[in-house]
Amino acid sequence: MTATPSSPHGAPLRRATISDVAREAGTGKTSISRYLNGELSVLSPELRARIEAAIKRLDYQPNQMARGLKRGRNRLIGMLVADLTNPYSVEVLQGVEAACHALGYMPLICHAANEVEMERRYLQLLTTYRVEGVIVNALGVREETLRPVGEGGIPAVLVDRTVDGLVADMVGLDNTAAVEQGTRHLLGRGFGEIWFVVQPFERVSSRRLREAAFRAVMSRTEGAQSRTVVLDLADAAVLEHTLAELDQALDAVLGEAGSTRRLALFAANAPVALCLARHLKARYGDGWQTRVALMSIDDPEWAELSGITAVRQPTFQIGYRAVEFLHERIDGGEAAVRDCILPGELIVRASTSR
Amino acid sequence: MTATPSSPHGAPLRRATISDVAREAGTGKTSISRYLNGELSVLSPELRARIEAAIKRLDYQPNQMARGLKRGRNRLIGMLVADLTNPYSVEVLQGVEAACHALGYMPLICHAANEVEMERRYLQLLTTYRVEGVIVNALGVREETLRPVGEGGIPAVLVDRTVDGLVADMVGLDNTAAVEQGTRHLLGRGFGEIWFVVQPFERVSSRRLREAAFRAVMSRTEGAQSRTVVLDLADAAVLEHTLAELDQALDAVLGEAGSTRRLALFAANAPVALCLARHLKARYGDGWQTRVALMSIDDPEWAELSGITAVRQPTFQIGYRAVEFLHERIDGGEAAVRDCILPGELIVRASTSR
DNA sequence: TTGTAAGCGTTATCAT
DNA sequence: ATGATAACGCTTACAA
Repeated sequence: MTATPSSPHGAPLRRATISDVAREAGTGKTSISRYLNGELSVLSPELRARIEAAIKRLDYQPNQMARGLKRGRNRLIGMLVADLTNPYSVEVLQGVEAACHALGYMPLICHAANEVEMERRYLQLLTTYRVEGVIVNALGVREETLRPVGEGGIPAVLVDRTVDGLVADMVGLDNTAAVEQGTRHLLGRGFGEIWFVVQPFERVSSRRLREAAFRAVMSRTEGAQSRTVVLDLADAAVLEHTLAELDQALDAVLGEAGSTRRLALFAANAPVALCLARHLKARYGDGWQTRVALMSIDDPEWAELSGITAVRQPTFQIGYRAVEFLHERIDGGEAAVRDCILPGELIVRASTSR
Repeated sequence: MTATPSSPHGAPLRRATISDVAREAGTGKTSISRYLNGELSVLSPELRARIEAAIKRLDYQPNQMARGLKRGRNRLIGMLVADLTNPYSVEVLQGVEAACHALGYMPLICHAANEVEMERRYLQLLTTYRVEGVIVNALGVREETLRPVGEGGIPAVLVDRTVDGLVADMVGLDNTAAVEQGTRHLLGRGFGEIWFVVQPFERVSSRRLREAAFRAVMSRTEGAQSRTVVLDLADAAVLEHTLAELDQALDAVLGEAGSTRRLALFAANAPVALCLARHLKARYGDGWQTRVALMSIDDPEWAELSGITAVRQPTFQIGYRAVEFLHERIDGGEAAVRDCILPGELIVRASTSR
């Protein structure tokens, strides 16, 4: 005959509360709370034992909702990811997790799945659940979406991209250097014509920087042909159309050049690279790699398998550093906003040889 | 001179509470609460307007902790993922998200990253935050880890694999049929020798089923050679050793068979397939595909690119169905535990032609 | 060493 | 139509 109603198997129907435990142990809630919070020094061994027993008997687990309501902190941080199908995100995540582990936080992952509305809702969720900070890989849109965060809101660190009008710490790739490195590699390998293929870049700072860097290098280069191709992966119809155009342009160049490969495609990130590779393979068959060179920023697992040259991002570090930034903010750091711009690493593979 | 302290820019230092709003609007908390919960019919347009204004002025956002504490439900469900680097997981996740969206839940993603300890901590977190249910892609170990969940605990649905001793709904692939289908395909294509390559399978039900199914089909087949190779991706040293052994065995078979490809490798899942493909490519170069056939359960994005035959899992459906199951449980469904076993789809590509 | 009581920010009950 | 007031499960002064 215990204090809480139990199922035949002993599992409590209604979860036990701290009061239940107190009653079961024949003491007050305060002592239970003390026990829970490790204030062991202030409890007689005898009482401690009774409490321990009562907790076990009732299978008691403190309600974090109630706890969080009372005290301010919960050691939770939110990680809002724009697109989990992008391997970049998962890799960054692993850095985030490692750092959280080291610093005593639990990361909660929220996936916006490229939907602004989802981004908004998750941000709302995270702030109203009072997580101590958020790491945001934003969709890029400003909107009022990001208002609850950063300036005046809960501490936030941006990853990969900034958001117009939002001042916050940010960690990401040195986009300019990465693109310069890649482009120079291609030029050095004798590719006289390079097309930079990128998703719509107006609203995403990292894409914007990459595209600008590409144009900058190319404009400094005598006699090299260049072009920016915008690939909208989100819109199937537009995508198909763009690819068709690309094919025509490709035919023109490839035809005139004969068998000598002199055209290279530079994908601004992994999703673009994958799209291009699939398309080229569908069009030219297994030998597609002998027709046109392809390189990319981002180094997904299949890049090695397909022998694609890539600029690898320091994804793990990016995630790790982001948490460190956040940690400093959470510990009351009111310092000026900082950026952490990390270098990429060029990995040369067969796709850019001649 | 508002009721809450404000920063020079108007953003509240301390987040406004419902009482603040009530005071600001010159009314009681009850009305605010009513407004928040859409009980509009019972509010005079005049008061409604005042409340609306006050909320905007104070930038008020209801505290979900407090809300969740009061009412029982929070419309949150947890999705505990064993390994996010496995594309399978991300695909299932998308089904989960779609279903959650449709049913009015918010999915919270927790990543165990193949660590039992993490799995334990996240499960703890989710239950103590009183999420309404969890979808668990478990690591497989029983341990006391999963106690707070399922029988007597919070509603749970297992994905891909069962856990010894834990009775709960489960959604996953028809492993037996999938393996049979794949194996028959290989046999039909004239591969007289097939090696099934799988991660340590004792403790993971889906791997166990796949391996058993493979041996069953092969034992029923006259004159076919077969073998199970265990690849421990988690242990670099062991892995290296296993791959070396594999190479020797490969040499033996490939040598004797001359140029006719008759050996096929059947990977039990995508991570294994990737490991094999990388290794084979490293060893045999670009022509590796002409030496040995490879197929796999799971159809990651690079499979098409590399022309690998695969049995595609209905990942989206799996995730979707899991949430539906969970939903029924949350709505008080005390029915018997159910399984949902979905069929895979064989996708034939060049890797298994002759 | 132990317990009482007052909140934390909501919602639910019951008056008005 | 509107508003006190008592919970929800916990922590934390403040007493004892």
